[in-house]
Amino acid sequence: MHTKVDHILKTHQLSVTESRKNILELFKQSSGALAHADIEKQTGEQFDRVTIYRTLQTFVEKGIIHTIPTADNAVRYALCRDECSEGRHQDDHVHFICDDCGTTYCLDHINIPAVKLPAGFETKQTDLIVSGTCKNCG
Amino acid sequence: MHTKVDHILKTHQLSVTESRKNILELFKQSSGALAHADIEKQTGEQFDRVTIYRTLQTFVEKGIIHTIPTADNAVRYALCRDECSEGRHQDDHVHFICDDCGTTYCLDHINIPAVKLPAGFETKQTDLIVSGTCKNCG
DNA sequence: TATAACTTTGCAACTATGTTGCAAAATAAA
DNA sequence: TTTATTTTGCAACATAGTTGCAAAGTTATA
Repeated sequence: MHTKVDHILKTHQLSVTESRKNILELFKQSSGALAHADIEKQTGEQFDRVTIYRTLQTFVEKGIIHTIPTADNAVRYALCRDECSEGRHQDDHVHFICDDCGTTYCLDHINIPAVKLPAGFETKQTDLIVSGTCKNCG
Repeated sequence: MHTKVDHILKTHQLSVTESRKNILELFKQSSGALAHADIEKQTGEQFDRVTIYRTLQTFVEKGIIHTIPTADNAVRYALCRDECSEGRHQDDHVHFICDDCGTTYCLDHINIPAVKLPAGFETKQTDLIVSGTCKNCG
């Protein structure tokens, strides 16, 4: 059990701990994106709030998950594709956030066209966020 | 003085008050986007924190400003173009957020291509957020 | 596999961010 | 100018996120 997440943690040079295994497993099982509050709800009293914050930070730094910008002050996180690595995220697909239920969908099949920036600007991450009403709330 | 912002407020059926005039003027004078904290800094002790929150909410509802999703839990706001109206925002241009200084640039000249969503999804707002290093921090 | 070195966790306390109800003040309408 | 309505500021509360540090867990070493 947990061999897969164990492996992911090890390849990213992270100690294998209960909280990291559990939280990573949550992401594996979730279709969309998770906010800190979602993880706190799903893990219950099992882990300290601070541990969850730190685990998420670590995962982002190591390129395991990436953040999804939102307009409702609840940053969401989703698993990175394999191309992501430490310090540089390459998750140029579209995310849909439902204004009603807050669910975040990853629309992998749609790609974001490259954006040409003015001189002096360097791109690290590109996010296309579509918000509105999802199929369950319409 | 203030005749322009007065007019904007009136056309959106809003009472003309000191806080609304001041905050709207701030947006007029700012090239990029503003977060709540920026406004609080620039207006000093002049207005209550709560007033600023409510003013921003009102402006968003009336279609005067729109929110820009971010990954750092500091929602930013920017003036809407004329095409925006109550309840429906149409600001499909690109925003660049600098990871270092946090400055948000509106890249008006680049347009976001339309995104075709699966059946049952209704689009209300589309945001293309590019993050990285800006010309001053590179 | 036992021990040492290192990393992570949980707790406590703190800061920042955002919300709500209500009386007083300001604005708009009559 | 008076009345009706809206907005503001205050207080209190709720949520979100951070930091330092000792205890517990994990990894490396022998």
